[in-house]
Order: sequence, then C-alpha cells, then structure tokens
Amino acid sequence: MLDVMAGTRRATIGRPREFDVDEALERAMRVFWEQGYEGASLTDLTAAMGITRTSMYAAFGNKEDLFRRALERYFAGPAAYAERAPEEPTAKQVAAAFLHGAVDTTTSPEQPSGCLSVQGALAAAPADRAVQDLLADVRNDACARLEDRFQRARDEGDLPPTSDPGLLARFLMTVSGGIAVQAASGAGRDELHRVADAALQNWPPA
Amino acid sequence: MLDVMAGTRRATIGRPREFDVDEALERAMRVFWEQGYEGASLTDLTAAMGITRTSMYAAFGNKEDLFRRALERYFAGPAAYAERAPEEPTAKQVAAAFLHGAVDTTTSPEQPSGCLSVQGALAAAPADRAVQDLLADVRNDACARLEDRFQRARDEGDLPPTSDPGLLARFLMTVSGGIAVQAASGAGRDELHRVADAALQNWPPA
DNA sequence: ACAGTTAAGCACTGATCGGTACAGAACAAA
DNA sequence: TTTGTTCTGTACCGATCAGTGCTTAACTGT
Repeated sequence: MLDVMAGTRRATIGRPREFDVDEALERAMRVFWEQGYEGASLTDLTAAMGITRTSMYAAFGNKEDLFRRALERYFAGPAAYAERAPEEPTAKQVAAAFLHGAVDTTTSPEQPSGCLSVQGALAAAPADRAVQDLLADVRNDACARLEDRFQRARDEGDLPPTSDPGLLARFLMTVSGGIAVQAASGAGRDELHRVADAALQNWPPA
Repeated sequence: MLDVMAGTRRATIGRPREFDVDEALERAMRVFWEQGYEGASLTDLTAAMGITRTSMYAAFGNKEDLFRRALERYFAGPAAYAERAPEEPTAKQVAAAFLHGAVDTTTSPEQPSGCLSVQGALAAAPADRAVQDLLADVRNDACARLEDRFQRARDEGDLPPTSDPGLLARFLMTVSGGIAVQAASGAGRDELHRVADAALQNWPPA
C-alpha cells in the first residue's frame, strides 16, 4: 500500500486536541530554561503547559523528546542569534553579533536568565547521556559554523592570514558560555555588554 | 559550667571511626564535581566514599553540609588558583594566573572535567536555593577579590587610570566560567590555554 | 566486669521521580 | 446509531530520592 499522504496533515479523525501544541511547547521550553533538563520534573512541565501527563506523552513522546523539541524552538526563537550571526558581512560584525546576541538572550527581562543549552549541559547525571550528547552536538555545530565563517573571512582578506579561524571560533564560544554563566548568576545586561565589548577589543583587524 | 575545653579535640571515647574523614571528603568532592549537586545521589556519594549512609550523616550532617565541606576542600585544593592568583606581582600576571589556572584545573587528566562550582550552580532546581546562594556567594567573593586587586594595581600605576577594575574582574570571571563550560564539554587543555592567551592579548599595559 | 559513649550496618520511611493502564469523552466515517 | 480513532483525566506503577530508627559492635573510664 503506497502511503501517498505521508508528510501531509491527515484529516482530523478522533477527538480533537484541546490545547495548542505550540503554546505548550513554548511553556515547556521556559521551564527547561529555568530549571535545566533534570531539574524540570514532569509535574513542573505539565503544570506550566496546562495539560496532564497523559496528554504530554501522547503529544510529544517522553521527557527527552519534549526537551529536543524545546531545544529546537529555543534555537529557532530566543537563541536564533547563534545561527544568524555568521550572516553578518564582516568577521568582526559576526563576532559582535554573536556575543551581544548572547548577552541579550541570556539577560532578557522577559525570559529566564542564562542559556538553555548551557544550563541543560552542566546538570550532568550519567543517566541522561543522550541529552548531554545532544547538547554537545549543538554546541559543536555552532562552533563549526563560526569556524567556517572565519575561514571564509580569512580567504577573502577580511581576517589577516595569520589569524586562526578555529581559535577565534572557540574563543567566542568560550566567552558566550561564560556570559551564560554570568547571566544565570544574576549579572546585569549592561555590565555583560561591556564585557562583550572588552572581549571584542583585540579582534584582528581586516 | 565553664567549657574550658571548647575547641580542643576531646579524648577519643566511644567506638573509633573506621574511615578517614579526609579521604571520604576527597572522594565526595570528586562525585559532586563529576555529577553536580543534584546529580550526585547519596547512593553515589556513599559508594564512592566507602561508607554507609548512616556513617555519612553522623560524620557530615546531611547532603548540603557535605557539599559545603566538599566545596571548601575544592577551593583549598584543586581550585586554589582562584585565591592565589591575586597574589601575583602584577595585574597582568594575576589575570594570566587566574585564566591558565582555570584551564589547568578544569582540564586535569587526573580529575573530573569542568568546575565544581559552575557545575553545581547551573543545575538549578528551586528546591536547592541554599546551595545556589552558597555558590553565588563564592563566585561573587572571587570577583570582588579580583576587583580589589585591580583597584590596587590602578592606584599603584600597574594599570592605566582609565581602566575599569570592576570590568576587568567581571571579564576574567566570564572567561573562566566559559573555560569551565568548554572543559565540561570536552575541550582540550592546549586549546583552552590558547583561548586564555587570546583573552589576555588586549590586557591594558602597565 | 560493667556502664557510658560513639560508630557501623540493616532495613525502613514518606516523598517524588518518569512513565503508563484504563475508562470515559469527543470527534469522523459508515 | 454504530464503529473506529484519538484525546483527556484519574489513579496507579516500580524505582529512586534524602533521611532515620534501631540493633550491634568497638572503644574509654571506673
């Protein structure tokens, strides 16, 4: 039997869902963001989502799957700066967009402090290795994107030939991770913007 | 009744302890270091310490007290660089000792990767607020010590009058926190030393 | 020998963890 | 109305959490 409808939204048969999946996912994302993967219990999550455990399992699979979806939403929304920064026209602008974007996202007054992927990564019980590996992949991808971008910048003369694209990328990842830690510890937005500026002060000239 | 013996070691009456408190504390510290405060269960801890739950409670109080003791041991031992760095003769040497010390401690092949106080801080269930506050105090103390040191350096002409001691201190805390995140994610020691050098490259001249 | 004191070890507590069985409710197709 | 399908809510599962009661063991002082 050919499944010609694969990928299309099937006509609604059965009882219709009574909650908004997107809205529920948004709220779950915030709980994970505030409490980390392990710190967020299903009771916390479903209470914030406004649905029962059963509905959550039916809609998202399990806690790990829910976290995956929440993480996707995080990088598509609040943390989109990480993927957009490499599109800036110059290497220095890429770096500035990356760091200042990190500050804005981790210190937004309307959102939890800190970074979902950093919070999640450091709550490290060996049991949740799958989640840790997922987060490690996300971070490595971001680092690789920056490195590729700086490699291109060097090829184009936007960075000096002596510069090290991998080191520059790792440096930005390190500072942005530190910004997330500081933000989670309560550091202020203005202060962290100044820290970001300080980190960018010795950026290689074009 | 005057307790003239207060503070002195009472003669050993009763059954003698069969384990070395220091050794047990060292092993507990490593478990907290690897797994964070919440991630380290009493089963994990006591198994590593080689004692029963009962003995742990009798000797240390409870899990939170044990963590406090482990944290003290951490900053007296593996993370002593944080308190020793301000003793360096120049501001730049202070900064270098702080960052490279962070790299050495968080990437030691003989010890867990990352930083105990960062790992513990970001596993944030609201229930353990006492532990989070404790770790926030520790971090703020370290930042204040650096700031005082750089203030003195500026007064002594070791830093230019235009430099901002608070910003320099916060910058170092941010980078060292980022180093801890990178180390926990598996970044290599040599690579992080290069990142530390990059962060120190634009340090204000004397 | 005996009382007093402290530690060790087993078995247990109530609470909470992630996850689920089951029954009823709400829809589409027949 | 009946049947099939999907969602909702309750009430529960075994496992694990931090923490303890109680007995027994090992020591000191008398």
